[in-house]
Amino acid sequence: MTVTLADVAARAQVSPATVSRVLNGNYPVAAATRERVLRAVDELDYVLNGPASSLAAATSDLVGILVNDIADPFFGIIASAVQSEIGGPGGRAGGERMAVVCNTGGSAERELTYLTLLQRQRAAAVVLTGGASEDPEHVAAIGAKLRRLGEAGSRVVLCGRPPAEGAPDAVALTFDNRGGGRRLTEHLLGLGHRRMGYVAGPVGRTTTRHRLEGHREALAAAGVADDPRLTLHGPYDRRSGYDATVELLRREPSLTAVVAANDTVALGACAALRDRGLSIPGDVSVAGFDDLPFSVDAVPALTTVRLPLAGAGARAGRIAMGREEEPPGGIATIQGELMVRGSTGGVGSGG
Amino acid sequence: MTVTLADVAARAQVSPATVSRVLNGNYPVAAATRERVLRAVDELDYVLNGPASSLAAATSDLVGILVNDIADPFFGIIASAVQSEIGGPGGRAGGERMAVVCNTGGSAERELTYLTLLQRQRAAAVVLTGGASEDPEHVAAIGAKLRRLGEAGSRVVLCGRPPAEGAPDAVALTFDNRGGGRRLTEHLLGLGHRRMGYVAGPVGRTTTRHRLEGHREALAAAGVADDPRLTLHGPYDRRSGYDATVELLRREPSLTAVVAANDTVALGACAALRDRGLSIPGDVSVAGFDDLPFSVDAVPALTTVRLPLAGAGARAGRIAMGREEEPPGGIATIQGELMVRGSTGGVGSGG
DNA sequence: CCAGGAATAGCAAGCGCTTTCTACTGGGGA
DNA sequence: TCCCCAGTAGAAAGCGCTTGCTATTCCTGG
Repeated sequence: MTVTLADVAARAQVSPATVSRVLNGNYPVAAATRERVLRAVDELDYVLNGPASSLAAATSDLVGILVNDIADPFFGIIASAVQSEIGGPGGRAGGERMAVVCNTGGSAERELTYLTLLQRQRAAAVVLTGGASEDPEHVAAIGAKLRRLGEAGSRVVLCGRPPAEGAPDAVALTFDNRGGGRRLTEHLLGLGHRRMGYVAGPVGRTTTRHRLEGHREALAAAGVADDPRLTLHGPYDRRSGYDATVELLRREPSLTAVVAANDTVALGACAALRDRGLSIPGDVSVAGFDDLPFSVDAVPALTTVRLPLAGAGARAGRIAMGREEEPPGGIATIQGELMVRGSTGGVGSGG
Repeated sequence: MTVTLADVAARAQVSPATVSRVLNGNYPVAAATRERVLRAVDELDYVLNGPASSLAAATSDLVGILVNDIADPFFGIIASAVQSEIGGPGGRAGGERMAVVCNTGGSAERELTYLTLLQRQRAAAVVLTGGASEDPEHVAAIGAKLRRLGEAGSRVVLCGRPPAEGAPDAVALTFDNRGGGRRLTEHLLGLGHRRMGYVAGPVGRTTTRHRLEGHREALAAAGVADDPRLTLHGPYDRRSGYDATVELLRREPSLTAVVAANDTVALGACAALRDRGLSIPGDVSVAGFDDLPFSVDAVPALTTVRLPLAGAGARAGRIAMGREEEPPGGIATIQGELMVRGSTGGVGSGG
C-alpha cells in the first residue's frame, strides 16, 4: 500500500542502504546513482517513514517549545523567534527540523506531561518559555524530568524563566523581572506617586513574584510603606486588570497610579479607569510590563518595560541547536528597558 | 543505557508483550500482573520509545496545526482552541495526543514542507488555519498533498480557509470573509461615507481577496464607484496600516473612512491618523476585521467584524478527532458578526 | 603489468515496540 | 469424572529504516 524505501530501491535498481544514504546525504554516492534514486523517489512519490527513521537512527528532529498560553502574543513572539532559528523548512537541507509548540496553559502538570511526550519522541531539544510554577513538588518533578531529558540527549533551554533546580545542564536565559519591576516603580515614585495599586499575576509563579519584589524593593528604597491591601493577584488577562482596578479604587479612592503585571492587564486597568471617568494619566497613571506590540497603540501609549522577546527566543533557539555558545555558567540574565510613554505622568497633573 | 520495554518485562518477571499490553490497556491483563508491571515501570523510570511505538503500531498521536503567523493572536486563539480539543494532556487516558503548531509564515512552500514532515510522522490529523495562497501551482501542490495525507489515514481539516481543490475529503470550516466585508462597508455607506480607503492584506491570498470582494460588492450595490487608487495591499501588520494610511491620505485628502484588512492593520491606520492630527471618527472613521481581544481597548474602540475564532478552532479540533460529525458536504461557512463601536461615525460628525 | 588503495555499493543486524497466534491454566457443566 | 472454554501469558514475526562491515571496481604508482 504505502511506498517504502525498499520499493524505491527496487525501482532504482540499488540496495535500500544506498537509497537511505542518498536521502541522508552523509555518505558518498556516485552522482549517477544518486540521480537514479532521486528520480525513483519522485516517481513513486515516496515519503520517508519518520518513526522508522527515528527508531533506527536513535535521534529525532523534533524540537519542543513549551508555552503557557499560545494565544498570548508574549509567547507567540518568543515561539516564533525560537522556531525561526530551529530551522524548520529553513534549516540545513536534509535536516528538516520540526518545531512543536506545546500549550501548557500554565499548568505544571501539563507541562510535565508534555515533557514526557517529548521525551518519548526523543526530542532533539526542548525550550521552556515563561514563568514557572513555584510549587515545591512541581519544581522538583520538573527539575528531575529536565535532567533526565538532558541525560537522554535532548538539549534543554529555558527562556524567560529562572534556572531549574535539579537540572544543572539546562541553559537558562532569564528576564530580569525584578530589576524591571524596580525601575518601573522608581519611575512612578520619581513622578511623585505614593499611593499605587499593584495588579499582580497569578500566585505561585516566578514571574509574578519577581516583578512584585522589584516593585516592593523600589518602594522600600524610597521609604514608602507598602500597603498590602493595594496588591491584588489575578491571571494575565484584561479582565483581571479591569476587576482589580475597580477593587483597588474601592479600597483606596485616592489612588494615583496602577502598576500592572503585564500590558494586557494594564489595558484592562485603563478600561476600568476610563469607565469610571478617570483620565490617564491626569487622574491615575498606568504602567504595564513586556511592551507587547499593541501597547504603543493604546491611548495614551503605555509606559512599560520592554522585554526583548524575539531576541531572547532567537538566542534560545540557536543555543538549542548548538549554533551559539552557552552563556557562562549556563545562565544569562536579560535586561528589560523602561519605556516611558503617555500613560504615566506627574501626580495631580490633571483631573 | 536507556531503559526499554524488555528491561521492565525482566524486572516484572513477565514477557515484553504483557508490558506492552498493560501500557496500552487494550487487552485483558490480570490485576496482580498489571500492578507488578506498573511498579516496575515506576521503579525503572521507564519512558516509552515513541518512534518505536509508532513504527510498530503504524499510527502516531501527533496532530499538526499549521498557522501563518504564530505571533499573531488571530492564529494563537485558533490554535489554542484546536489544541484544547485535541486532548493533549487532557484527552482520554493512555491516548496522549500531541498537538504540533507549525509556523508557515504564510509561505506556501513552507506549508508544503510542513505537510511533508507531518506526513513523515504519520500524523493522526492536520488542521490548516487561515487564508491560503492562490498561486495555481501551489494550490495544486497543496491539494495533492492533502489528498495523499487523507489517503494515508490522516484526517484533514481546514479552519478559516476555503475548501482545497483536489482534496475532496478535507473538511473545510470557512469564514464568510466576503459577507463580513460587505456588511462592514455597508455600515460605513449607511453612515454616509463615500470616499473610503481600503488597506488590503497581502496579494494572492484568499482572505485578502474575499474581504476585498465583499467591500466592492457593497460599493457596487450602493452605486458608489470604486476608485482603484484607494486600495493598497500590504502584510497583516501595524506598519502596513500606518504606511498605507499615510499614502491614502496623500492620494485623497478628503478621505472620510479607512477600512483595514484586519484589526492590527486598523490600529496602524489609527496611529497614522492621530499623528496627522485627525480625529477618529470625527475626521476619519476606521474599521477593522476579526475583533481580536485588544480591539475593544483601542480608543476609540474599533468597529470590526467579529469572527468566532475560538469556536471555529474548537470545532475543527473536534472534527479532527472524530468527535464531531462533519458538516454536510464537508463544508461549513461561519459567519462573522458586525461589531459597531466608536471608531466609525457619520461623515462630518466632527473635525 | 600488478599490487595497493580510494571510491562505491550491498549485506545484514539490529532499533524497541505491537500484535497475531499459540499455549497453558483452572473451573463449571455434562 | 472429564471436557471445553474463558481468561491470561508468551513466542515470535515483523514495522521501515540506518549503519558497521564487507565486497567489488577501477585507477594509480612502482
